[in-house]
Amino acid sequence: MSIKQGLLALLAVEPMYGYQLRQEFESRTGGTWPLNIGQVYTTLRRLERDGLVAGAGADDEGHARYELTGPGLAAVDGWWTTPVTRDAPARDELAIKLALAVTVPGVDVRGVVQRQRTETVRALQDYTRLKRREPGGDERDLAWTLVLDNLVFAAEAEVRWLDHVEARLARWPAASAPAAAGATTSADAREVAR
Amino acid sequence: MSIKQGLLALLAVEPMYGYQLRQEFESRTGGTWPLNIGQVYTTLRRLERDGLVAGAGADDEGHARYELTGPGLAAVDGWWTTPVTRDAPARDELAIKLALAVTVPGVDVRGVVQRQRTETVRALQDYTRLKRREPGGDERDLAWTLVLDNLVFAAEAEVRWLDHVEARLARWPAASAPAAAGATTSADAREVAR
DNA sequence: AGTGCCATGTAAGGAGTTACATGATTCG
DNA sequence: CGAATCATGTAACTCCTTACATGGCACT
Repeated sequence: MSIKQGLLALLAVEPMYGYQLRQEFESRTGGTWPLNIGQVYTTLRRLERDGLVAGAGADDEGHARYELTGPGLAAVDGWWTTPVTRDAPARDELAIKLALAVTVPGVDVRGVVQRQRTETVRALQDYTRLKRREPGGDERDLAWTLVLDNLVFAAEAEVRWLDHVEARLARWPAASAPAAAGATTSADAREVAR
Repeated sequence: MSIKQGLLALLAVEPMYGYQLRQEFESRTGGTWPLNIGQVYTTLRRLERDGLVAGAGADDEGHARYELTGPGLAAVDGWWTTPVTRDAPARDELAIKLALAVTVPGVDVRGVVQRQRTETVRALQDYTRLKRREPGGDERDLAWTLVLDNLVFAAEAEVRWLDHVEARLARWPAASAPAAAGATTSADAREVAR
């Protein structure tokens, strides 16, 4: 979904060809989300089929450019004016994992939380290390900085949540039992479940 | 990916049939991520093909149950002991959208940020309203509370980031110009880009 | 001459969605 | 009797990924 909208937004600047679209997308997002070139072409074809985009002949070097149609332009404007809605929250593997870990008997939830915390803190350190690279002054550097900040904010929130989960588990009455049984594997879990 | 792992984790408790797997998954995650029943069956078939799961005959009511195989059990244990890695960050539509908004000329970035902030705060209020429903004392309620907390933490981080973006834009030299031109549509953007 | 980037694709498959078909059972 | 839920699927489609094929062009 976001790719489709992203390509449309780029085509609103000027007509472009497939390879160029990938370059522009990656450049403007700091290479954070590498974009598969095959997908660019298939997405363009779908957009063309749906009437949001049309072939605009070849440029000087013979590249097959695409341009926005009227409806395509309207779609871009609609994207800018409509907020991203989280009504059906994206499936977050970590949240699902912990919800299941808590409800499946015999899982070492504390261990899961602690290992995850270590990993997330490590990712956070990578991000802050990247942020030390002092940016230049153009829009692309601003965009890349903002994307990085977004990742930092999200990772910080994840760490805070993990700490919150751990505090919550500490106050949980049933949580004291499983460690005594040494049940850390699913094989043990099935025993415990009986 | 998370669905596959989720089904395996549930089957580690005891053998189940398709419909039951969906019920258990949704119950344990508080219905936050509705699970399509068709996908359950196709996923089960893939898991069976890959040797992680095997048919376990019918139960008393004739339901076709599945059980974990040895490799399937190992996969579940591996899931619990390996943290979720964010090395290739998930494509976040909002982050992509703002990165492009900043680099595409003529977009009313401030407006995008403000409308998004309003929407995210609204979602946050929905969550806190849901949290008032005092939970019971079993693991399912704990899990559902934790999932909800996760959404709250993520939404709060999003709001903080949006404020951060706005502050950043205020200090941005080139940001003062576009409002004067009244360029809020992509049609205008293409004019400005020339 | 070979390596690497530019450029345009196709193929195969995983993951997920919506929609439909079919039959049993249960509840008002 | 009709509607809802239980239960097992299939079909069609989007989105996305990895991998492969093909050809030009530039650089060493």
